[in-house]
This record gives sequence, structure tokens and C-alpha cells, in this order.
Amino acid sequence: MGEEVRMSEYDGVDDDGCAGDDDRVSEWEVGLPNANDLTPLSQPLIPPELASAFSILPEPRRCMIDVNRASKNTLSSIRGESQALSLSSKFKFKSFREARAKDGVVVEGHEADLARDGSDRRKVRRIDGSSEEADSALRAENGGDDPSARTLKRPRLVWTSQLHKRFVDVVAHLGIKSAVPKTIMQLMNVEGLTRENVASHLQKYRLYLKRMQGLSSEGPSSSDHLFASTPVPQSLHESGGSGNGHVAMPIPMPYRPQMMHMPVVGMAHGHGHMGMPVGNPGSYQGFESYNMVQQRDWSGNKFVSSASYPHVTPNDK
DNA sequence: GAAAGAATAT
DNA sequence: CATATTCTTT
Repeated sequence: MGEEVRMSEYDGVDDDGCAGDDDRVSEWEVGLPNANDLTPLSQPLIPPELASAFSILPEPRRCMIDVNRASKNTLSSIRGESQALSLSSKFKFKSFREARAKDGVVVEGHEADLARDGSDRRKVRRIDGSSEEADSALRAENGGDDPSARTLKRPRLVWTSQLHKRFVDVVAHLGIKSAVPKTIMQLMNVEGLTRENVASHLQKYRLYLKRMQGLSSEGPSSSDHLFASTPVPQSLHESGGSGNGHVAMPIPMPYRPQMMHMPVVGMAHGHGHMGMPVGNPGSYQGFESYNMVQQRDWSGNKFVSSASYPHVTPNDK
């Protein structure tokens, strides 16, 4: 561990000067991206100097077409306003993981990790009397360059309230029943989001739901901050039938990556986590509400040296 | 074989 | 604790 990607966007501010047009569909329209607000995929994001300094070759092709391709998966967007939220990042050198905030995507990095230690040997689980195959997984730990880079280790994803909301919405619209990782992932249409990411989150979410049902209306457990603050759509409830459920309409997904600079400076956190003394629900990951005008992105991370830029990786497979 | 889900690991 | 990863089952 050590690396984290934080996807956060949103800013309670209206895009352009246009006022009064976010009544009903506000949810999704909150941040309709402007061509200008969107991640400039078409242009080099790494300063030339840096690039050369680290021998980073400019990504070959990455343009609108790529973006479209990425978003294409998402059922034809109703109004064609779908956009992919960039998330993932691609690193050129394993020993070089830096943090960088970009268009609402924050990557918290570490450095060198040289793969996992030899203690990979997982505990042998209940296996019938059968021996496993001896796998001499000889993994050429990156000879020095990343070919396709599609199989690189991705930074740890941080589910921001926005991201989670999106997740919940999608799940709701799908119906808890047919809400499976792959589909959810596709509908969320967040670039870089992997099925695994969703699966993991879904697992926890279900956990939360169940746990919640048992305890009827009751106070927010001190735990599950994120979940507790997220309204659970009615649609999300069990139902034994099969083949039922509402066939949700495709969800338009306007998620708007926002460029945010990180103003925070003073906080020097050694490690642990963001050490914000409890008491201030407004910041930290106490995703109390989406109304927060500004989410505290860079909640005091470590030092960020400028450098590698997380390239968006086409997620479609 | 891919993907979902559960169980662990970090 | 939140996510990731591995394992098992579908």
C-alpha cells in the first residue's frame, strides 16, 4: 500500500454564468463539463522538461477518439453528454511514483515498492487433499520500461463521496439485483475504475446495507462514514423474485473533473492518515454531505514533488 | 474462461 | 478502517 488515487471532482459552483438551470436534473447536471474544463487529453500534460528529465516519452496517441472510445461502452448516452472521469494513472517507472493533482484526480504516491515481498504465500485454505501446482512465477519485474502498461499496479483508489454517490446511483438504477461489478463499472463510466475496484466497494456496500437493515432507523454508526452519509435509494432493497426490478434507463453521466489546486500547505502529516482531530465534519473524509462547497482534496498529504503525471489509461477491454 | 462473491491480506 | 488481492464458485 502506500499509493492512493483520489478521485474527486465537483465544486458547488456553477459552470458558466448561466444561472438557474439546475433544478431537476441537478444531480447529474451539477457539473456538466465544458470542453474547456475537461481533461485536456489531447495535449501533453507533462512539462517537456520533466518529461525529458525522466525519460518519459509523450504518450503516442490520446485524443478525443480515445475518450469517446472509453465512454462508448456506456450505453449510448442519452444526450450524448457522457464523459469519462479520469482516474487511473500510468507510471513510467516503478521506482518513481509521485503524487500529483490533476483535474480533480489526486494521486497519492509513494515510491518504490518492488512488488510484494516474498511473503506472497497465502495461507492454504480449505483445500481438499489436492496439491497445487508449483508455480514458479518468475515475474520480470519490469525490465525498465512499461510496454503496454496496462498491467501495471494501480494506485489505491479512494472513494470520494462523489464517486460513491455515483456508485450508489448506478446501483440504484440497476436494481440491487442486477447490480454487478462489471455493469456498475461500465455505467459509472469512470475512466480507470476497474471491476475490482467496484467489486470491492460493492461488497462493502452490501455489507453496509445488510448491517443497516438489522438496525432499523438508528443513529449513524460511527463507522461507515461514507455510506452513512449517502442516501440509500429505495430501489435498493431486497426482493426475492427473479427477473424483476426496474430496468433503469441509461444514466447520463456528467462528472466533471475539476482542476483544483492544492492550497493546503502547513499540515505536515507524518503518516497515519490525515490527522484531523475529530470535530470538524466538514473536512476530512467525513463526507457529511455533497453540499460541501469544496471537498478537501489535498487533505494534507505528504510532500509532493512535481513530476510524473498520471496518464489516463483506456480502461475498456 | 470470465465474472461474481467471499475471504483474506495489506 | 478502507481497499486490494486472492480464492472459490457460478
